[in-house]
Amino acid sequence: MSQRAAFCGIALIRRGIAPQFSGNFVLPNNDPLFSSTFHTSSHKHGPFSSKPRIDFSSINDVDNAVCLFRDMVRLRPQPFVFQFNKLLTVVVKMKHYSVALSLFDEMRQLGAPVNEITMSIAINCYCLLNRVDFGFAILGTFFKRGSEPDVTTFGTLIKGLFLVGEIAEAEKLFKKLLSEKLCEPNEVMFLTVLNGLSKAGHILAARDLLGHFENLSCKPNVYAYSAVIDGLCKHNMADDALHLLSRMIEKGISPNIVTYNSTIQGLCNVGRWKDVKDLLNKMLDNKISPDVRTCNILVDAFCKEGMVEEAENVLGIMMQRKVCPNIVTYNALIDGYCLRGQMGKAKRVLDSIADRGLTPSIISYNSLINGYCKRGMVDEAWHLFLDCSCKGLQHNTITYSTMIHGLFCKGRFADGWKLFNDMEARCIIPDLQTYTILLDGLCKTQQIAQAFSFLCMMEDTGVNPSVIAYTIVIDGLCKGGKLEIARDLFNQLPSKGLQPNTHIYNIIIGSLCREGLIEDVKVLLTEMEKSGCAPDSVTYRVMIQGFLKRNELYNAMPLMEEMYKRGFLVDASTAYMLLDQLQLKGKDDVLLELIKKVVPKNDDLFGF
DNA sequence: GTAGGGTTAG
Repeated sequence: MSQRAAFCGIALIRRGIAPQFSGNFVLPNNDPLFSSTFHTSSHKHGPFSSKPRIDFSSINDVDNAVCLFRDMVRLRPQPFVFQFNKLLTVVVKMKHYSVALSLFDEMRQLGAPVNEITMSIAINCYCLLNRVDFGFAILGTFFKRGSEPDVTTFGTLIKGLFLVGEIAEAEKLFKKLLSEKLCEPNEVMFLTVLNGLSKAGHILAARDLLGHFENLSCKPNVYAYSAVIDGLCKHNMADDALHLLSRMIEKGISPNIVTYNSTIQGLCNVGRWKDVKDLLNKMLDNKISPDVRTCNILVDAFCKEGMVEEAENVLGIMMQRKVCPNIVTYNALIDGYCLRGQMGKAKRVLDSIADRGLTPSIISYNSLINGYCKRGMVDEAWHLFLDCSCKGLQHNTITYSTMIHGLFCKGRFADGWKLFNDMEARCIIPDLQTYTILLDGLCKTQQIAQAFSFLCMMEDTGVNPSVIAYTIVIDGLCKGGKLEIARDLFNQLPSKGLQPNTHIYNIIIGSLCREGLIEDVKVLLTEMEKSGCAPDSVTYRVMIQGFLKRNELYNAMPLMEEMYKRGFLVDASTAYMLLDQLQLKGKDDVLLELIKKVVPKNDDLFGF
């Protein structure tokens, strides 16, 4: 403990000698560290109460709080329980949850006063540390003491369940509270549940609950509507979000900047620019000014669509309206220029960030590194990668994944693996995307055995391989002529809880065609239709190409007829293969007629 | 008297 902290601990506590009459009066004391108001604490402690007054507002760090606590537990008579609670709250507000919990433990051991609120604070700390289970253990002590948890305590536990992803349990507890009338739910509890459901993607449940909430005496507020609108927007249900926005206005709840920002984001996600414009105007009519987040949503959306000029216009408007761009604005702009391959402009944005009094973040670097890698400019990307460390920025999982992917795309597999080793040495945890990139690297270099052990390792480390990860390995197996192993792996997908998609079917089907296993192809096509992923133009393309490689034109021809019926056209490489066949066969009107049907009309392929 | 609540980046 520092000397300064020890001093503060003592200075923050002053014994109050209360006058015999009640009421507050001000002492001529200007020391900001302790309270200048006294009041009679309690009749229980006699007319000359010696209970200390403690000023919590001047605690500025956690050390400070801990030494104040040490002083408090030693004081006799003991401070009131609410004073301990206030101190714990200060520690919680500083986000030192574990510290708050050890103080709570100490209180119990030393016999300091503890009440329901102290226990609720402890429950909240456990919840915020993702240990709702320990929170429930404290709930047990509520009942042992014969006290009843209230709406705040239950609300905290519900939040804790949502935080660890136990959505069903959270909902169950909430419903139990309602049905068994264990507490009267209030605005905060509704908001906790609405937020939890929305964030977990249970958006319809959230919307239903909001509807129910509207019929109660405690009505939903702007936060409640905003939470559900945000959830709807994140699930591309922009119309439902707009509908809810009108409904909240009808009910007299004014949307705030957050409500508008969420809705604008939702509309941008689905490219409804006209609605975005209308909503921005509505927002201005309601005297709500766009903030930096509103502008960033627009800059980001325009950049993602490749409409960088529009993004630049937004930046101009920001300047006019004195909305100061932040690092997120510039990061979006870097992404926008990268997407259009304007690498010089992107680099100049990065270089200008510091001149604007901002600090580039690792995300700024990630964006530009990604841009360079996508353009195959791996050396430039590598230069930036090294530059991060010079600028005091820590590479994260994305930086490494992006760079490894860039190196692999250039065939620099050894360099990529070296970087992965470096990543592991620096304890930067690979995520699903990192593993997917590595799997791709292994398959592209035909290291199938290693790819399999990678899949197992992923499962062991709790990073469950996605359909994409399996697709990569199955594709690698097919290309390596190991069709049987590929089919085995493919057949295992449902048992791993994964639904095969059209892409993965296409890989297997293409491989089957190249092997001439037409009966198996037929089975798989039926299975595909049944499972709801319809064959697409690629399915036909891989089949036609597979049969043509075997010179089985007779198998390819009915497929062209089927393609035509379904309104699919072939791509250029398939078209060239078909034209080759035509040349080989000489004049064949039936074949020519078929080819004309499936080759794009305006394509420059017919040189005859 | 003291406890729980909403938006942005690959």
